[in-house]
Amino acid sequence: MNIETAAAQLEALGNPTRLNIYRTLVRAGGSGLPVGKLQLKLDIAASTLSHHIRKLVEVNLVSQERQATTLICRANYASMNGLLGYLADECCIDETGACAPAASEVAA
Amino acid sequence: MNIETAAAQLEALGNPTRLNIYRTLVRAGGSGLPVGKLQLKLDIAASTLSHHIRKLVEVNLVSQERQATTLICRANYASMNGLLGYLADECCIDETGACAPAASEVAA
DNA sequence: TCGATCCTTCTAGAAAGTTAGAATTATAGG
DNA sequence: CCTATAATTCTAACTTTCTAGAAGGATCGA
Repeated sequence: MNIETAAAQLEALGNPTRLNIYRTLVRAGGSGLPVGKLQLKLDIAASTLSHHIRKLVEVNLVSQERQATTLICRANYASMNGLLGYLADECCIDETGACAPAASEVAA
Repeated sequence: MNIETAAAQLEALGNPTRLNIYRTLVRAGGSGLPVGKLQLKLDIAASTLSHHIRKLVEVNLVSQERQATTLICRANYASMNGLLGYLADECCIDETGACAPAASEVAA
């Protein structure tokens, strides 16, 4: 994980609509959700949703699998863990102990 | 922590320059860094730096303290921890265990 | 092959972000 | 009060993002 990748993933999550998409996918669990179901849940235009999903896919936070005519979207937990690890390691080093849990978690 | 706050903080960090600013402040430790030192380290225009710092201050990821003519900037570890906690709780719930460490960490 | 469903891509306009030079404010020292 | 230092705000140009209607591509059943 380098700083450019981390920034790109943070930027992808740094939009309320996309963060909501991602959170909805996480709550959907391992089976994921088709794009159409996401559209119904979030009530946004199909083209808008498609663009947002593409951004999340581009930074590897979401993966897609085609099943016939529907496209299943799933949250990529490994990528999120990588991002959380980067932030804990690179951006939360605190000798006062305020960030100790996260930092020690990775070191342990 | 609500989704709007989380998105705003993620957006603030989702720019390579700002993420670099934040990381530099983290590495500077509890004593922080004056804006001028940040400018020398990062080699960007003063006005540009000021705008980026303001964004980080607005979302409470960075705090500032005036000492005579210099403004000391410090990373706000508590805010970063709050953000990491939100992501672990709301966006990394994985029954397969891939995200279990982060989720259990907060619950414990 | 035709039609239906599902989703993406095209296109375009409005809105917001990024950058930095110039001017301005804030603070302190002489 | 004047000057110097430190940083912000103003301004403007450029780029990017966001949104969504319209058109197009992919897949499958009949």
